[in-house]
This record gives sequence, C-alpha cells and structure tokens, in this order.
Amino acid sequence: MARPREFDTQDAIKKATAVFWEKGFLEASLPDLLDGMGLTRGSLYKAFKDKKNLFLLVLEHYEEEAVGAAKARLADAQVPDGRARILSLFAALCAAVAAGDTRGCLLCSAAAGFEMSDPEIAEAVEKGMRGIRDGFEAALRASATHRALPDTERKALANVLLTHYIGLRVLARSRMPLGILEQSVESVARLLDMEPV
Amino acid sequence: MARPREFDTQDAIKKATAVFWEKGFLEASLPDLLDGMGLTRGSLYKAFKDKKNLFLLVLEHYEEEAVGAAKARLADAQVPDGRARILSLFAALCAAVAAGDTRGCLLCSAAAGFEMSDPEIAEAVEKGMRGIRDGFEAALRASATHRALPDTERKALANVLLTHYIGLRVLARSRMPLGILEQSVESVARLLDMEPV
DNA sequence: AGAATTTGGAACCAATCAGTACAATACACG
DNA sequence: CGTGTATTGTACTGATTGGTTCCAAATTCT
Repeated sequence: MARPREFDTQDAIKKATAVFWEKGFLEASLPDLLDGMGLTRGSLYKAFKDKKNLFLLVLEHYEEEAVGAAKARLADAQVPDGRARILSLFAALCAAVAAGDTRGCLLCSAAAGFEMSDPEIAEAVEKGMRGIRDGFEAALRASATHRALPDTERKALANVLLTHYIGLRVLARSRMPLGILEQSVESVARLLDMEPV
Repeated sequence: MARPREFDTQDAIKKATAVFWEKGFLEASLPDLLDGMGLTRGSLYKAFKDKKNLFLLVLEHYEEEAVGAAKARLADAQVPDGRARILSLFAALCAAVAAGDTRGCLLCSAAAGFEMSDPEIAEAVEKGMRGIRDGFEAALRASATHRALPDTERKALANVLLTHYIGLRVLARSRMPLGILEQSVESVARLLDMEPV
C-alpha cells in the first residue's frame, strides 16, 4: 500500500550513536548527524521526532550494545573467577585506548557534561551507570575472594569499581598518556586482592 | 591619560570561572558570560580577546585556585600522615556534594567533553591533571605506609588515585545518589591500607 | 496500470551563535 | 579647562543552530 522505509531504523540509530559518541549530544549538530546517518532532515524528523528523542534512543542502544558488552564480560562463564573478569574488563579498556579508540564512554561524557540538566537524559544515563555497577556487583559475587563479603561491603566495592571505571574512561577520552591508565589498572588490581576486613 | 577599566580583571576571570564551571566551555554562551561577569561584549573582547582565550585564562585561574586548594590539602603539614591527607581530600569532595555542590571538576568535565579536540585546551587540562596526580604522589611520599614504596609503585598508586578522583568528580556532577560516592571513598581507603607487595 | 502513501531533499524559519565596528563616554594629564 | 586616549555600550555581521513545511518522486497494493 505504501512506500517502505529505505533505511534500517536500527542501523540509523547505530550510526547516530557513533556521532553522539564522538561529539556528545550538545556538540553534535544536525548536519553532523545527517552526514553520519546518511539521511536527510525530513527523514530524520519523520522517523525520530527530534534530536533529543534520537539521543534517548541512542542512549538505549548504547546501553544494550556497549554496556551490555561490558556486563557480558563481567558475567563471562568461561572466566571462572569474578575478580579475573573485572580485571579483564579494565584490561580491555586499556587495550581499546592503545588501539586508538579515544572516544571514552558515551554515558560518562554525558554524565560529566551539561546534558545532565535534562531530566530525561539524566535518568537514562543514571540507568546505564547503575547497570555497570550491578555488573561489577555480580562479578564480585562470583569472586572467590569476595563471595563471602557482607552485602554492604560488596556494594561499596562495586561502587569504587564504578568510580574507577568512569575515571578510566574519562582519562581515555582526555588523550592523556596511556601509561596512566595502565598503571591505574595495575594498582586497582590490588584493591581486589585485599582480604575482607 | 586614558579611561580606566571599570572592572577588576581577576574578579572578572573569577566570575567567568563560575559560568564555565557550571556550563562547560562550549555550552556557555557569550550572553551567559556577559551576564555572569557583569560586562558587555566590547569590554570582554577588548580585555580577553575572545571566548577561548578567556577560557584558557579561566583554566589557569582554576588550576591556581581549585587545584591549588586540593594540593594544599594533600600537603597540609597539620595532618601528619599523607594517607590521612588523601582521605581528607576525598571526604571533602563528598562533603561538597552533600552541601549541594554538583558542579564537579572543571578540568574533569572538559576532559570528558569535546573541548579536548582543541590542542591548547587539551594541554591546559592535561597540565592540571598532572598537577593533581603529583599532589597525590607527594602525599604518598609523606605516608608512613607508602614512604618506602619504590618509585614506580608509588607512581602507579598516584595514578589510580587520580583516576578515582576523576570518577568521583564526574559522579558528583551526574547528580547520582550521594551514597555511591561515600561508599566509593570508603572502599578506596582500603587501597591505602595495603601492605606494599 | 492506477490509486494510495510515504519518502527524500530543498527551501525556509526564527533564534542564536561568536565576533566586529564604531561612536559615545569618562578619566588623566598638560 | 580642554585634549588625548582607552574603555564602554550597542548596533550589526554573517554564519549556523534546531526545527518545519512543502511537494515531487518513488514504490507497493489493488
């Protein structure tokens, strides 16, 4: 009956994610997005309503994709111990920077920026952050060293890991020497070697 | 001979710092700055050349003022042990958030944002970051537990503290529950209790 | 083939951006 | 008391912003 859409919605969101990831929400202009997504103003507004709505969809997609990948690593059954999974996640972050990926984390950049003054965006970012923290907490539950930890202790540890994660990703974006990240990861490994107090 | 300037330059920079701190470099519009600084376009451009130059001056001022305060705390001779100074700095960050200051750190926000694509800004931000890390390193040298640490170990520890610092300040800005920060600080304290390996 | 529908692209909008030009202003010195 | 000089406020620039609207071209179903 009607003409079908010539682009794949998910693919368009994926491309929009790349643009927002590099530039951030406020710095990404509409032409930037149209270029990156390969479609025109009319199509974008028809399909995604407006820029902010598109960004919310992007946050959702990022959470499924990128945050999901991190959580998968933290829950990877092939790595028997949760502690090792956590270190493997941090190592992967360093490896990404070493490979030239200095985009950092979309959520972290949004969290540090003025975009948080929008309540809808703030809520979506918070949700993603909680997801990462929960991933750490689950990994700690699968760690021989931390399994027996009381709940409050484990939660506190998960929070420091989230803090560390955010710090690392901001550092990644700031183009500071890679050594800082690597040494930082090296040192945080010892935090996980601690005996419960 | 000439008409004297009606405003104090340092005071104007101070006020500009407040605007940039809240909004970030790219999000702070010229009217925002003019409002906050209490002067007009002509005066601003005459005195500070342009927005970016003003921001570089602001970064300099921020480094002297805010970073300086953090370094002072890390070097506070009234607190005998370096470890305690570090914890006192982190506690102060939590206290600031508890008191309603959700601005985070100007340098950290810039590091997480698109402003880093400007080399001059990136260099100034990096310099500030290095300053904080050096502050941590100095405090570690004054810590009974860490005094004897080999240089590389101490540097690695300073880097993880910098990472943690950045993470905390981004979290502060993200308006996430205060408990996350507090538990995070609580946990990092144990990192400093570790015996050298 | 023809009707129905949605697409894509350009034209357009008002608002805002950083930055500039310039005339009015106010002070210090002779 | 004027003259020279630097600062001031403002009007203006040209570019760009996010957001709309319109319509011809395109495509699928009847």
